[in-house]
Amino acid sequence: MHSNHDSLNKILVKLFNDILKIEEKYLCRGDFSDLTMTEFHIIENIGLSGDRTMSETAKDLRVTSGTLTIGIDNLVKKGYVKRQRDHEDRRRMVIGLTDEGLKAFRAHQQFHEEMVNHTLEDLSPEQEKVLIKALFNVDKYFKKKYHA
Amino acid sequence: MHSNHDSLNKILVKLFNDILKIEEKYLCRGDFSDLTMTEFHIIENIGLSGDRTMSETAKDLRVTSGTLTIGIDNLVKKGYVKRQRDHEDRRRMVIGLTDEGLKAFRAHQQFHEEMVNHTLEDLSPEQEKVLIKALFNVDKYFKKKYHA
DNA sequence: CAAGAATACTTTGATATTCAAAGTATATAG
DNA sequence: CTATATACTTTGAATATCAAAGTATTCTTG
Repeated sequence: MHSNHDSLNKILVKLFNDILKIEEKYLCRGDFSDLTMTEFHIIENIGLSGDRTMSETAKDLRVTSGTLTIGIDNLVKKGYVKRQRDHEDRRRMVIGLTDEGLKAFRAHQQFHEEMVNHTLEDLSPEQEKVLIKALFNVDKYFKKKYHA
Repeated sequence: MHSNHDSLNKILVKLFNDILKIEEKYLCRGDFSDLTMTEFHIIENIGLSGDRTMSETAKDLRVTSGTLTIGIDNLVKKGYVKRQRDHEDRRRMVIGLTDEGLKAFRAHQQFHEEMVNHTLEDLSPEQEKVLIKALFNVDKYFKKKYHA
């Protein structure tokens, strides 16, 4: 019982401490050495959802809109994101990826795909489902308990 | 095939983006409102391993030793960590938790335990093993590929 | 044993990230 | 048409982080 819980706890702590840093080392170099991990996450979030407003994106990323404004400022300067006023509601800004932004998005996706492939490499389809269910459990739990 | 991979990718991205922030909101208040998440992670790392040197801890946390010096400075000031020179090798510092530090450590552990309990709540022991194996796969993969 | 090299840690200066709160512009409700 | 709400930006302050230079101690080697 408890040894399973302990193992899981330890591995989760380790993964959560490590993955972001490894991801950063790997992604923020070469073609994308001008990007920080924070910026990659903004790019990823925009890319997943097509054109979005600032506030939707900020909420999704769990940062204040002031923080996102700064992030988007930088990404626009660096040429990864375009920002335009919404014609329907001129208070809103619509943000989306440039071609360069899309390239960065794909590089990030590829990193994740590779990670996922190796995670699943010696699991049966049945076992894959177990894994996904467990991870959804975590997510569900957080949503419920911390209003998230 | 691919739908499993996609689901896993999406849920991983979401979890990794969210958990640290939720953890911060939850832990860094009440008795521990003077602690930041970075400081909680230092405390956790020291607690897991008993007394340690600065460089071991820095390596484990994947920060430079300069960064850790600053973190430990703050934790000593706040009364969560004690730092003493090693008598065998006077270049080394030995760091450990104070009583207050242990309390913070336990609060952090409890947060993780609760998370793990809910993650495993409707899995059989067999399925728990699958989950742990998969997560070890991720860890192994990173260790191998990125020298980690 | 006496340099010189290596190790362990700290300090310094610079940059990035973030927030809360105040500010600006636009839209909506009464 | 005013008052209020919404969407975003700006500002000022705090934290986190690194690389590189600095200090103290130990190890190595001729």
